[in-house]
Amino acid sequence: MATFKQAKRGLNERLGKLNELLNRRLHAATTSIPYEDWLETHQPYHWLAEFYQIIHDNGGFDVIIGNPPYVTFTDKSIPYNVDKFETKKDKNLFALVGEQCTIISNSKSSVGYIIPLSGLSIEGFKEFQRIIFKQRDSWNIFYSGDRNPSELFTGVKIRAGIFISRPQSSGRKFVTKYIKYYTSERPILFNKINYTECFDYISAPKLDKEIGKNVVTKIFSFDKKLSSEFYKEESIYYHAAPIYWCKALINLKILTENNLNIAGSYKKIDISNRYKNFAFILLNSTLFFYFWIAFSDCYSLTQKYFSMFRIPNVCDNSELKKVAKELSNDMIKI
DNA sequence: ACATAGCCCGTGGGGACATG
DNA sequence: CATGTCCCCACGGGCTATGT
Repeated sequence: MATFKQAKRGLNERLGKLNELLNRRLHAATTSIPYEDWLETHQPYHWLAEFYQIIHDNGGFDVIIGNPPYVTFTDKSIPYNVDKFETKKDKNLFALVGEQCTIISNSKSSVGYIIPLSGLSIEGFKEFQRIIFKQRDSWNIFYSGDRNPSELFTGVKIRAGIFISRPQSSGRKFVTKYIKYYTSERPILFNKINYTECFDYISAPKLDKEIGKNVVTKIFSFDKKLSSEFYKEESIYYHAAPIYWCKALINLKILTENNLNIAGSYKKIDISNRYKNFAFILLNSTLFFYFWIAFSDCYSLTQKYFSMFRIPNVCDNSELKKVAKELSNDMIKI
């Protein structure tokens, strides 16, 4: 045992010397700032030295399973230099970890990360998406972690995505829909997964069936953006944090009259005369909710989705007026 | 304008304990 | 043993406030 300890100490000393040598070389080759300062700001870590057999002889780790830290940072708040990372723009530690994992893995690696849903869906993490989606020929994503009706793990009220990639190169990429579940369903949750082939590798949309892709393709086939009808003629209000469905109101009277202190969650949009009824019905529809869930972080309904959603040319006919009126009346009943 | 390993609160089940 | 009370905490549901 004593000899083992001795050998370990000797090994650590040699590794320390090697790291020191590598630090000196890296410092001399890359910067003119004082060595000690550079050490403090860059905190270099030599994967090649620490895991020589794995990185050098075998080209990287065979398996990487990650639950990386979800911590946002700013240029000021991060105590070391991360300039080398393309995902620096995404401003979250999990993105940096994901990028580093692509460097220390190889084509035969299996990788799996659990990360915030936003990391796989929204534009703010597009560098991260570009890197992990493109690095691999094949992968699948399980979208989950909704807070409502319950959480993936107790105490973790976060929407998450589980990204898994195995070495078999089928060239196929799969996603699930956004899966909601009750606590009691946890034991059987993974049996409920239904994967479908992904059709867009930036913001891998959460669609579970072929028909979902057809619906989205049809929406994108129209030229006109919904937001192109946002004129100061009329206005409607939409709920900016949908949970089970999207909500829109002609006015907020119904809320304030019933002392519902949620009027603050509604945002006003200006809409053209011609599209007021159409937009009111659309923003209350399962279609719009389905579309928003597919592309969003499943939390905030923002302007972006009004620009993404394409609409046909419609006339504000009596049929639309009638349906809008009925819908409005039904809401008052509740 | 947008995103937040959030923030807050009511509810209900069940365990610990006291009383009948 | 049966019943009642209190309390804790997991759970579900809703949106505030803050920094970038």
